[in-house]
Amino acid sequence: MSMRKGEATRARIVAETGRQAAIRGFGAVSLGDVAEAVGLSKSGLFKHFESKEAMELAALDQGFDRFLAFNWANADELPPGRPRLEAVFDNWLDWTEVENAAGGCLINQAAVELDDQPGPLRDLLRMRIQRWRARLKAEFLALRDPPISETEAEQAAFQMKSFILGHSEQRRLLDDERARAYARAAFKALLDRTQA
Amino acid sequence: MSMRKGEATRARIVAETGRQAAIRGFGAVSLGDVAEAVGLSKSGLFKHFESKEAMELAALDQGFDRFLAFNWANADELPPGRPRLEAVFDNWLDWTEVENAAGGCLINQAAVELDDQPGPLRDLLRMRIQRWRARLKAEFLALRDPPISETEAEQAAFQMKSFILGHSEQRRLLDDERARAYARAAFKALLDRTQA
DNA sequence: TCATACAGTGACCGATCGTGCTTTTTTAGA
DNA sequence: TCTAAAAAAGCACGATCGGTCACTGTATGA
Repeated sequence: MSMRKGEATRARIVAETGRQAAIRGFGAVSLGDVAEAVGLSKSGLFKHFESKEAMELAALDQGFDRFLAFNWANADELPPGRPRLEAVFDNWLDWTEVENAAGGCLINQAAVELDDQPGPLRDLLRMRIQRWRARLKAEFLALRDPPISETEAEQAAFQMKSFILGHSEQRRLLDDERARAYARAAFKALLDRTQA
Repeated sequence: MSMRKGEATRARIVAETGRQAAIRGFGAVSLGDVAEAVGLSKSGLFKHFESKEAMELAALDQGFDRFLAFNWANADELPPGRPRLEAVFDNWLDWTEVENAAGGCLINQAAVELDDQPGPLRDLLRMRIQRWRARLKAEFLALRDPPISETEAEQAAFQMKSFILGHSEQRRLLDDERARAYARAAFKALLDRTQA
């Protein structure tokens, strides 16, 4: 049997869990609310996940998949280095402003909430963020030939991520529409300085 | 009567609430846990706060007071502009790394958690962050004579805050000890560019 | 078509949630 | 020291928490 129905339901549960976690935080997601939102009974959820934690784990994992797909979407077709970095940065800003209009970026929410809560959720998050960071670092290394140093590339990736975080707060909490302009200006200056 | 005992207990409750909110998030703080941690019964808490929300409000407010006292501590004695900004930035990094070793910065946690949850908590947070931001902006304006433009100052304050956020993630979630070096280097470059 | 594996329900568990109400213990001013 | 007020405990409430279990309908592969 290829359990088509079950997989579809499971996907809806995962998506809804991610949605709620992005808004209220993982620690404040309740099985009852998720069940009601997807039109199931609480006990129905347990046919798809053995525990709440397994459900959250799937939500975070799938959230990261969506994040990568969204941000890297057109990047492969672009030449490495600056064009790719600019595309990814813009996608990343969109990801905060549009795609996640309700709740903000699940990953950022998780990063702040879980940074001091050991467990599988935190482990998964760290691993995936580190992989993503390595990808950015590699892209910065492609900025110059001969390439810049490892440290310089990490420094640049650090700043890139910082501007994304700053943009998120400026846009979502402070409701400042200039957030995007600030972030883009800061990133452009970073690229100019790094590429030289 | 000057209710000395009551005030002391209230202060302990507020501090403990802030501590737990920084770790688990405001939405996941429970009265039972707070009560047990300060050595009271649940109902004892209600002699000091009319509701859980009032308690959280007090915790956030006091958390911000502590944040300001810590970060601005020695800044008043320093000349305006660069010396002050550098002191504040270093204090801010310390605030993340040392003072809040367990739980991280309460304000940052609140900023990410509450950015899409309307209510008095979010209102308080926004107001206080905006005031703090205005203070930073004024300090950047003092960097040059004649001063830089309003927009440039806001842009600089945005980047300063961004590096703080980046440092927090790099240090607390990714456990990278180079976080401080990255943040300081980025901030120094920002000051050099802005001051010129 | 038919058996069966799977999706989903509803009742229920013990624990804990936030919050009242009443009573007891502490505290501090006179 | 005595007393009035403040501080805290005790208890109970309805709701909800994550989770189990026995059961039923249904979709699917043979």
